[in-house]
This record gives sequence, structure tokens and C-alpha cells, in this order.
Amino acid sequence: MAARRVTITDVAKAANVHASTVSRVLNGRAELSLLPETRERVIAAATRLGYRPSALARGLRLRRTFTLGMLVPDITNPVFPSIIKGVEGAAHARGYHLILCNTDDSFEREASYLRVLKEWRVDGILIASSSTADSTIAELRREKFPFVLVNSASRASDDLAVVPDNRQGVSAALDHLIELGHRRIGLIAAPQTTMTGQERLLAARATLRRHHLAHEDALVAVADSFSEASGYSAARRLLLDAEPPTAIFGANDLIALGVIRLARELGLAVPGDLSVVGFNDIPQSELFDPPLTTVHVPQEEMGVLAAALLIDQVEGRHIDRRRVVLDTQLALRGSTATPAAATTTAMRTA
Amino acid sequence: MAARRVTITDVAKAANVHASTVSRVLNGRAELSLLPETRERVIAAATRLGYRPSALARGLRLRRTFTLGMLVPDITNPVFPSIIKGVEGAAHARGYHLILCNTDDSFEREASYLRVLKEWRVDGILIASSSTADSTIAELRREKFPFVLVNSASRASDDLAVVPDNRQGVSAALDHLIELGHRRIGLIAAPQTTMTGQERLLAARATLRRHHLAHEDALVAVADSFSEASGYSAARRLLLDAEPPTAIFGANDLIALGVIRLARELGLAVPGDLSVVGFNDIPQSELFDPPLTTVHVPQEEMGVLAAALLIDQVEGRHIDRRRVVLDTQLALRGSTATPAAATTTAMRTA
DNA sequence: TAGTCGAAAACAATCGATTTCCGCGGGGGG
DNA sequence: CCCCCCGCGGAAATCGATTGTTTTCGACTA
Repeated sequence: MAARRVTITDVAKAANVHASTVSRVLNGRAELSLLPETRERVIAAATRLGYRPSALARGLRLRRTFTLGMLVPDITNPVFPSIIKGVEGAAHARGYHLILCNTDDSFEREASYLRVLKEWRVDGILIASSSTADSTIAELRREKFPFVLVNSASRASDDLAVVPDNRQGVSAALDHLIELGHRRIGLIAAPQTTMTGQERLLAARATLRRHHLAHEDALVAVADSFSEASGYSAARRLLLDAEPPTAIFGANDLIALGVIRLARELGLAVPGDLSVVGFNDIPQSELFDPPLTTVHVPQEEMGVLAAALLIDQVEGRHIDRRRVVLDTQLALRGSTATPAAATTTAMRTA
Repeated sequence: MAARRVTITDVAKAANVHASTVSRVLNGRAELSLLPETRERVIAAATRLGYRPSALARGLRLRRTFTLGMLVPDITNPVFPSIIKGVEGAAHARGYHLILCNTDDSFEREASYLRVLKEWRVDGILIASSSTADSTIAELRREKFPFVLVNSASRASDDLAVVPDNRQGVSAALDHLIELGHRRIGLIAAPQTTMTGQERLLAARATLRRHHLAHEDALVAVADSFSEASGYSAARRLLLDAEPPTAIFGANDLIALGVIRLARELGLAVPGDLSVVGFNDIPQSELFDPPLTTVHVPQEEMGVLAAALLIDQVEGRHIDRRRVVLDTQLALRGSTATPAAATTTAMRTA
């Protein structure tokens, strides 16, 4: 198959020196006393032969790979590409690259990938996979393996993490609905096996309580996953009820889009008959029908910060904030309106 | 730092055998005459110590890593996550994993990542990066390095590739517009430095010619990239013209969305004043305002097939079709209508 | 009883780098 | 004149696995 790669020994032979000398020339620290002439000869030989050191051999010897692993629950959820882009950019800028693993929301694959990443001796791991089993993280923690949580935190507050301010975001979203005059507000929570799911639901309930609004069970549905399909079927449980809500808060944008899809199928106008708010502000949010009102999260920045945090840890730099919480901001768009508008707008859809 | 990993020697010591014996027990082929008792002892020791072989060491020795590399031009373009998901799933099922690299449409990063992937001795490379410099591919070809092109082909027809049928797709899209009665059809092409860009523009021109329609230069704009922003600014050049088109075909969905965004800003109703068609059928296409009429491409399947093709090549299996061309299908949705509707619908928007 | 055979497991080379430890030769100081 | 030190670069160990070759040892046969 592929032509034999050129090794350090080949270069050494070509330059008439020992392999160790080649190594010294190519990555010796500041002037290890090498004859400039030798240095040049080696470099010439290396470039002439197109020498590229084997990352495998180097990693084995150095016990470092300059590689980060990243676990993502579902790459087709548009939040993640943005985060990944941030991570990737920051990592690249600091000389690291990324092995990306899509766990498909499966515990099993998550565990399997985690093993693989360790077998590859990645220098650190980024976990965006919100369903991460606590035992998995606990193991990393126990082994003192460098890792950073992105987008979703863990229970243990001294794990390194970069997360959006869920409480603030959720609260802003619900305040907005309430201010518009909504009283029957439905909540579609994300799976309660995830921290994100728990936090957002908790924050939502707290906000409703603060406004002295009932939050009956009939107004809360828990989606099976962070996907549009799950949002759709969870929404069924709220909207087919005898007394449906006039507004729904979805734990993320895909869930909110699922709600909108169902609403459309049921002939409900959004926002006329039903206001919908999401969370994340995924790309193209303002091009949806209607443009999605949602909680903006600085996704790419989150990725950048997470990568920086991880690399700092890997390189043994001092870390002053173990948990970075990013401000969110409500993006007001077209999917929310006063409940009163219901009748007039319904006409158009009918 | 992390506790020292347990190595094969540790297991050997614990089981009171030689390291080579451990290796044979753990991955020796069918019965190399090992005492069952020894076998059990080794396995017990390995599991007790939680032994995980070092992929680095094994890769070095085996000259195989069971790892594939993948180059993607822009992970935030929603086509790619779907493709990646397919690739990842298929690879995982066959015991491979994926190093994903986002080239950000930069030649330089592409070349840099390609080097990195080779340094890591990935077994093969998937290239979805449509702007791939021919020289880059030529090098892979010369070195007989296994690679497969996904989503965009190369000029050399015997490179392995899995691509959508651009000609068929484009033709269907334009046939549809023409059938609706459009005569002034604008084309927003993708960068002509990419094969995809060239093919789709060529196919579009051929289709217009087949219908005996003029395709003046004023009706063709070339976007700088496959992004919404580029689509937006390219659209300016067509829509601010004295005699703007009544329909626009965008070389991909993001470009089409850029057109729609501009149209909206200009107060043009879509599809009333302007019909828009895209290409790819990215997720959530039917939730846009208006739901996007676009050429459906089986994205995940493309990824699955590409991974299978690459692995077949890597494993030396026989390959019967070097280029797999997948059928596309026009997804008729709300962004296209007869040009006549222009006046009536314009009212609503105004 | 000596010799042969074969199963079981140890030995050692190898993959391709990095790095510690030395050796060699020459210059300077005592 | 001898010794020490320093600059340069070679030798060899090491990282953690895999695998071809030997060794060991017990059993069986002549």
C-alpha cells in the first residue's frame, strides 16, 4: 500500500548524522550547541525527504499527544457545531487538535468513546454530552484525568465547566411571557437525567413561583431528548389537553421547533394562538416561521473558553475560575406575542 | 497528574507470565495453544487491573490505527453534521473511529490538517472539503494514501467518491421553476474554485439552455462561499438590478436562505415576488419562513456509504464502484410559486 | 534409558521517536 | 607538560505494544 514513510533514521542517514542529532536539530530547545553547519545539513535533508515525525512514536515516548478529545451527544443538534467550531479554533491556535466523538445520546457509546480517548492518550477531554453518567465523570475525576464540561455542568461544583447561565436565561424567557400577559404557561423540559434538563426545569418552576403562578403537572411535559421529534411528542401531551397553555417554553430550540411543528399541524397560529420560546439561539433561528424567540447563548465563545480552560489545565497553568458561567440574553423575535392577539391572527392561518 | 496507566507488563507481572503471553491471550487468533488456566489467569489480572492497551504503542507496532480522518470545510453548515453522523455511525460499527477536522474553508488549514492526519497514521481520509486544492489530492493519490471524497468529487474520475447527482438535482430544481412559469431565473453559484460550485453552475446553464432560456451574466452571481452571508451579498447583485429575476436558484441551502433574508429586508415576498430554491435539504428546511423548496440529498446515507467505501479500500476489499452517485429528489415546499402570484401576495407583506 | 516430539511460554526484535549519559578532541590554565 | 572542561554528537535506554524464534519441560517411543 502506501509508500513507506520516511523516518528519522532516513533523515539521519541522508544527513550523515545520528538519529538523535536529527531529533535535537528539529526540536531541541534553544541552542543545544550544534554546529550551524550540521543543523543546516539536517534541515536540508529533512525537507528534501519531506520528513514528518510519527505522532504515534512521539506520543508514545513523550506521553503527550497534543490532542484533545470531545464528546458530543448529538452533532445534528445545531448548538454543537457552533461550540465545536469554537473549541476547534482555540485548540488549533494553541497547537492542539481534536478528536470528535458523537455519542448519540447513548451511555454505552459514551463510555466506549471515553475508553478510546484514553487509549489514545489524549491530553484532555471536553464533555458536551449532557447525559453523561455521573459514574463516568467520577472515574475521570478519580484518575485526575484533565477534563472540562461544556454547555452542561455536573453536580460536583469543582469540576471545570463552561456553561450558560441557565437560571438567568430561563427566568428572562418566562418573565417575557408573563409580561406579555400569559398565565397558562406550558413547560417542555429536557430529560431529567441531564443536569441541563434539571436546571432549566428547576429555574422555570422557580420563576413561575416567583410570579405566583400555578405550575400544575398538566402544564409540564418532559421530552425524551433534546430533539425536535421529542419536542413534538411532548407538546402533544400539553396541547391536546382540555385547557391547553397559551405559551410554551421549550428547554432548547429543537424542542421549541417541535412544538411549532405540532402547533402548525393542529392549525394553531404561532404566536397568535400559542407563543413559543426556546433556548440556545441556534443559527438561522430568525429565519424560522415564525422567527424564534429564544435565549441567546454565546455558543462559539463557550467552546473557545472551554478549550482554553482545558489546555490551561493540561499545561499546568493556574486556573482561577473553575466554573465559567456565561451571560445569556433573550432574543426577542416573532414566536411570542400577547395571548390576546390569538383570535385575530388565527384567521390568517385558518 | 494522572496516575500511571497500567501497561501490558503490569498485567504480565500480576499474572506471572511474560508480556507476550498477555498479548497472545488478549488478541491471539484462534487457539495458539495456551493453557486455559493461563488464559484465565491473564484475563483475570487484566480485568482486575483495568488494563487498556495503549493505542499509540499498538498503532506504532501494527502500522494501523483503526482511525479515519475527516476534513470538513465548515461544520456549522448543517449539511455536514448529517454527513458526519453517517460516517461516524458506519465507522463505529466497523470498529473505526473518527478524527474530525474543520478546515474553515482555508487551504492552509486543510493542508495542515492533512499533514497532521498522516502523522497520526490514520488508516484513511474522508474529504468533504469541497475547496480541496487539487495539489493536495494529487499528493494523496501519488502516495496511494486511501481516501474518499464525500459530497464533492474531484476532476480525476477514478478517485473514490460518494456524491449527489448534481446534474439531476439542479435540473429538477430549474425544471420546476420553469414549469411554474418563471423565465427570468437568477443563479447564485457557489465558488468556482470548488467542483461542486462548477458542476452545479454548469448543470444550471445546461438546463436553461435546454429550455431555450437566455442566461445573461446579469442573472448569475457567484457567492464567495457556501454560507448564508455570501448568499445574501451575492443576492444583492441580482435583486438590486434594474430587471431582477422572478426566481433564484441557490447553489446550496444556506445561500438560498441568504437570498430569502435579503428578500425579506427588501420587502419582497417569498415566494410571491421571488421564488427561491436551494440544494441539500438541510434539517429543519420545512420550518423556515417560507418552508424551503430544495433538492433533497440523502446526507446521512452519503456519509455511511463513504465510510464503507473507505474502509473497504483500507481493508483491501474489492471495490466495484469507484464513484457512487446518489439520486436526489426535489422537495417541493413553500418557497416557490408561479410568478403571477407576485402582485397578490405582495400585498400581505407590504 | 536415551532420544524425539510437541505444547506452552519466555525471549528478543521491532515500530519511530526522545533524551540521558558518554566519549572524543581541542583549548586553556596551572 | 598535564589535566580539566567544554562543545559536539554518537550510543543506548525507553515509551508499550506485537510477533517470529527459542527455550523449556514433560510425555512418549524405541
